[in-house]
Amino acid sequence: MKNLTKRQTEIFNYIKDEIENNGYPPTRSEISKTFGFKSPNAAEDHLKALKKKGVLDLAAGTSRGITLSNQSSGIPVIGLVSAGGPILAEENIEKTIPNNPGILSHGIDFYLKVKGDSMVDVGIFENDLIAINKNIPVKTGSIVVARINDEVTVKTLAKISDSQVILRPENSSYSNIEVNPKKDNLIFEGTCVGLLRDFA
Amino acid sequence: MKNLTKRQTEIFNYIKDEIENNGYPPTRSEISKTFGFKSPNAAEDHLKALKKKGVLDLAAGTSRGITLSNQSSGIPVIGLVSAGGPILAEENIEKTIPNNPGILSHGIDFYLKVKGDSMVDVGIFENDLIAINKNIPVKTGSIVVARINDEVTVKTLAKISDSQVILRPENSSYSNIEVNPKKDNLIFEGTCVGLLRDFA
DNA sequence: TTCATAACTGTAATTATATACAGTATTTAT
DNA sequence: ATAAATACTGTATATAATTACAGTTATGAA
Repeated sequence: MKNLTKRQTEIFNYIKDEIENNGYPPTRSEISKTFGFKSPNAAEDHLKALKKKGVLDLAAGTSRGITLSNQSSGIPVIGLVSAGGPILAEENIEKTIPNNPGILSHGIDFYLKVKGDSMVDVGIFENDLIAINKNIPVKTGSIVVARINDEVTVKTLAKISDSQVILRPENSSYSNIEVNPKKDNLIFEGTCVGLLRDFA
Repeated sequence: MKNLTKRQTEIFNYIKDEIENNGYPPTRSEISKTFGFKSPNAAEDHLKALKKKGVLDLAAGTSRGITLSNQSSGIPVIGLVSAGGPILAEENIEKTIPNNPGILSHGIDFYLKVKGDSMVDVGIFENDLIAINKNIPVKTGSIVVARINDEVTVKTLAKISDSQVILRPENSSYSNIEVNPKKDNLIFEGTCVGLLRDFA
């Protein structure tokens, strides 16, 4: 139940922004004013639709009683990626953790739980969560999440051209990975924009 | 203007918790009900006092229009610690970053910006922000923030007894620091519970 | 074609909420 | 010693806000 219409997405994003910026959710009137509705009931209808689709909850009789549902307020943590489908597919999501705007310079689309020790020399350890942005264009020198023939890996992008991509592990006991994007199926899932480690 | 009374602190923490748990601030009535006030005006008075002391803001005529002020909603980032005074003193606070409940297993009292490379072997690099909890009792094996004769350092606590404390750097080119707490002024400022790195 | 969904206008009523004013008692600074 | 701040009770009211009901128009699916 998550296929929001264009309009519903606009409304939803507005509510999200208001909570983020003001610290509390908007009223029906405020929503209506923002979108030019002449009746608060237009906002009411939208809220009901958004509730029905499961992206938010409404506390009855409560002013500003709008809360974003877990699924929509948190950032997914990707554990092991199953071969095939998209990285953000339901079955890859280990849990979600609250969004924290302002903590990092870039937006975070998901966290990836690090496996292995191939990046220890730049301080990325096993079980660290690396914050990934899907939309920053990858560039040499960046730490990227790449998918090579359905296998997902985190490496430094050392070289990129039409015929050759070099992915460098940051651990002297590993060797560079060289890929020919014309032969192999290479997809960049995103750029690493941050790191989170929990000393439990 | 930050010396809250005991009661004011209770009220303030309740409001903070409500925002965190519900997603929106409480009303005067809800505050009153929680604390057993028989008049919503008791809550109103408290809110005015808290506003006057600068820890929150009130939007006039707005239901649930309570917002925590920057100073009280963020977690301070400590850069260089000036000798002498307390680590959380105003002059040490470089900036504050939004609170992120639920991201780490432990509470965070402040972030410390890491200087030097003495902890690289456990993946703590220069300019990383380490999340510090002041109240967890320090124990061997933990990474701690220690102050030795007014100098602040981050190390692994290797040994602790009445007569000897050993602080171990996690970098083979550094040597252990041995302190006699009876002779030297040794204070543990907190335990490292997490790490945050921003790939700007 | 007909029904459901989407995206609204318009009106109205109940209730939720902020907030002022008038007090009282206690504690804390000056 | 005295004023100011703290921590409330009690009452009252304007207005902020939710939310139901009755419509209209457009669109896409069955």
